Amino acid sequence: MKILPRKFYSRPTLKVAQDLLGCFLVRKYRGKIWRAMITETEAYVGEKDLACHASKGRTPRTEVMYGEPGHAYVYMIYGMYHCLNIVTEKKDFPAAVLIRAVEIIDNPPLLNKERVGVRLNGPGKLCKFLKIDRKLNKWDLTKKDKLWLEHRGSKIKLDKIKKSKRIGIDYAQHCRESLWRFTLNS
DNA sequence: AGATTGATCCAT
DNA sequence: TGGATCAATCTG
Repeated sequence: MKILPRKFYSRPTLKVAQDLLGCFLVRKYRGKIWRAMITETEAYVGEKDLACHASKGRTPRTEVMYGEPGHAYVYMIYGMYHCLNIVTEKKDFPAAVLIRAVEIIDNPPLLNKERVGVRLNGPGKLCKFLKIDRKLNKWDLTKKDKLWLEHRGSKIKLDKIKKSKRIGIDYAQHCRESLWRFTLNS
């Protein structure tokens, strides 16, 4: 399976968010490898997007979004959950794709058979399951170590992508209306 | 609808 | 330094 190169991420975030659907998120943890298919994403695009953390400018927390694409932005939310984001666009343009849901697609050593095919819906849940926390913040996803992404096996049809409003951003005024949440229908 | 939980940010 | 806020999840 081919690893996604930096130039994949160095593109408009709305495109990357949709192209990530069906791709594989691979986690290597303590010598074991877990692989999951991405089924839901959300795009957060630039300082003008009031839902994007970078709308408040460059801070130590948002710094990674201003950096090179293809890195992980992992932050803690509500004191108990982590969310995994993929940095996109060119350097100095802050944007990222939030991974909202994945589906366990193979049978890695640590997983029971029952868990194959299970859909991990919710960014906090999938991070907990895949042992993703802030130690992986700023991680380079183009190296085949700890956490990386791979091309999807086959093409997906555009009509399988459902667009809807993003979740949990009621404060974002007009940006609430953007249909920047992408779900892969089975 | 409420409780949980702590990092982050901005105003003092 | 203090307090409001928060891209969530579970329970009932």
